[in-house]
Amino acid sequence: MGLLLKKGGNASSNTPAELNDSGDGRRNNATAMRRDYSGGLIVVSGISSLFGSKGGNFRSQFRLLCIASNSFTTTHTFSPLLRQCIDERWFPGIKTIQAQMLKSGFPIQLSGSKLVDAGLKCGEIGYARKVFDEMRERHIVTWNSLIAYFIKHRRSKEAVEVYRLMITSNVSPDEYTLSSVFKAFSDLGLEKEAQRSHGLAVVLGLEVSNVFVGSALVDMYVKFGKTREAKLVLDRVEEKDVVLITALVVGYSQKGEDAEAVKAFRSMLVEGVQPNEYTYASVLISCGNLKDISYGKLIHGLMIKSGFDSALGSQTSLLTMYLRCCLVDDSLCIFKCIEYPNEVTWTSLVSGLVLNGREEMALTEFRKMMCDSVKPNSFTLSSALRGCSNLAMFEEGRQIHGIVLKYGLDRDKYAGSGLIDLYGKCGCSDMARSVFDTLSEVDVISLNTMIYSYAQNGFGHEALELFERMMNLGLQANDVTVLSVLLACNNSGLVDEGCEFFESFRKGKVVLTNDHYACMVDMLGRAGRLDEAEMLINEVVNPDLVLWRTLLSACKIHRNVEMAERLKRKILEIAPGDEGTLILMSNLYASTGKWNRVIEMKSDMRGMKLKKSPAMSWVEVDRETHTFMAGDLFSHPNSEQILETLEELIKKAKDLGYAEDKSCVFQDMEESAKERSLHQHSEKLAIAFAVWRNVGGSIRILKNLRVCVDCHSWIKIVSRVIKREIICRDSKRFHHFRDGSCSCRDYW
DNA sequence: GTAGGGTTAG
Repeated sequence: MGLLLKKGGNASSNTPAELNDSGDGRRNNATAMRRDYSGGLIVVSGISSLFGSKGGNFRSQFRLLCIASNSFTTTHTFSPLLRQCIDERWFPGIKTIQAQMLKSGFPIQLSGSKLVDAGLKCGEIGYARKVFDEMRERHIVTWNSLIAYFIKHRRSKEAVEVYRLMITSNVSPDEYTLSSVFKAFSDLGLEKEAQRSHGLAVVLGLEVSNVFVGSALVDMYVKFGKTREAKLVLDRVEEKDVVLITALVVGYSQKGEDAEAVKAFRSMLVEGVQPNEYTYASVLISCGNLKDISYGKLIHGLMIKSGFDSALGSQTSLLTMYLRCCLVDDSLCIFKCIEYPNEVTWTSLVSGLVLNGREEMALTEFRKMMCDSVKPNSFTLSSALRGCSNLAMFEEGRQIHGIVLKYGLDRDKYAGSGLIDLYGKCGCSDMARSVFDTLSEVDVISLNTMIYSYAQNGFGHEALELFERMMNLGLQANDVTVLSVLLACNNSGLVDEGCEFFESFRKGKVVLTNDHYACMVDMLGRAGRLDEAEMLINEVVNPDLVLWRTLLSACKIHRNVEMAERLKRKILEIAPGDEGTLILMSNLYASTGKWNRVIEMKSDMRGMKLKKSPAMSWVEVDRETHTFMAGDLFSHPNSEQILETLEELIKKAKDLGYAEDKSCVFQDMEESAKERSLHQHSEKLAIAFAVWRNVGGSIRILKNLRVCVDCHSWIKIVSRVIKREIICRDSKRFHHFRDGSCSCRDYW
């Protein structure tokens, strides 16, 4: 095309600067123009023949036309040119035409609609808006196009502004306007204004007659959380289609009304509307939530039959469904069949595996994803982090923290909460706090996570301070907040404060569950206020096993055999042969020296084929997790070194005043055997291993049961012997052992 | 000429 211009010689001085665009015309030539349009064609073909060009692309023709700009005399001349420029998304050409129009004295209104359309299609919103504002009168399509552009680009505020301008300009919205503007209302939470516009849709009869308007309304009410309203709208729409019904299925599914989602899906089949991949994607999630694997499989079948099983979105939902139904193997089968999993698919896999307690596998898959160069998002990272925090994999978690930083997601609330959770569950409240302090947005969830981290680590005052901040920010506490606050009081021995909070929570908006009561029962029980704790349970409408068992374990702590036996009868009525209860009773009898009763309990348990789950501890060394079981002295390849180190540690501890606490042995045996059994507790083995391997920094132990009194006092002294912090996460809370004392202040 | 629905999370 440059050649042609050169041929034109001095004519290039007539060419506006914009024409120096080097973009290629994608299609079209003079012939096509001749066929399509009538106005400019004479001029174009005239010039073509003048230069003897055989076709050539549109842009070169256009340049020639501009050279002969005196031919721009009527709107007919440039109208087809403009259309061509729009088709080609060629913005410089559009601006040239506008300039020519102005030069020829045409008012902009004449082609305003087209120019706005052109600006929007070329993504030149500033230009489009300027032309729009200069127009005295606008066609409804122009209004709609501008609104639609803003919606499409998630600029809801501007969309609503234009819509309001439309109303104040006395232009009546039509089905196109309404079907897009509702999305902006839900996005901005403008419920009142949305209702007014809904009213307008009703008056115009569009709610019933136009399925686009109906779907937009359904979607909007769903996003406002008003599924009931959404359903009412749907019922009124005359001709229901797949999008309309899917919008409702999605709505129910996202609001956790899973049974309703499945019901809406069924109604779709009954009405003979064919579901598509969007529908399947949502209804499968609800099946997963309901753990309704039979209906899930039925839908899987339907998908295969209708060929929608190959779309990535629906495959991801299938994967999620199988994982939520705990069918790990089936889900792995699905995953294997997916050719190009995207980050959502991978995230679904990682989070689902964590959900099923398959953390190791989850992290392996996460690493595979990284090897495949699929970029993780904040969802992926928070799932992987949860895997680490479940197993207290500190080093692994720190590696993922590195990835979080690499992708600049450290200020993101999802990834951030994952990190807070990780550090909290690894006993590093200060690291959790520094992550929390860098978050760009503090919300209820990140606050809850931080409060919970403090709570489980026994930093009650810090937790309560944050709770106060939450209140000052005007954020609404939820059930997790309440639990975290109560736990904070519980783990820090702040019993009076805990009771006060509980009273105020009772009057608050959050519906208290058995978990909240269990926390209070534990708090009162451990403080020895057993009667108060029992009274509290009696206030609960449906007291469950956990509540009674919590009180029973308080009886064990305070060796209240009489109350314990009464509770035991009560519990065994609700749950005959409850394992936890029998173990607690057996331990209580043991600690009070009632060995005959212990033997009775043990034979009861044997009769019911119940076995105590073994005490286990884990410790991570060089990113490898080592498992230790109480009494198992030989499985570990380094048993010899471990026992040697352990012996040394026990000796040094004894020098500093450690003595075995034999009340922790729940078996009737010789005194020396009791001592031996204490020495073989899993946390002692794990610590000895970590000491032998000379772990740098703090030693972190994870334990499946509660730390016993003997181990607790031993670890305290060992922390002084080795001059190292030992952090132990047991089944209930954290213990930070440092220089001879523990963060729990011996209250746990 | 302009319009409506999804899958991963603490």
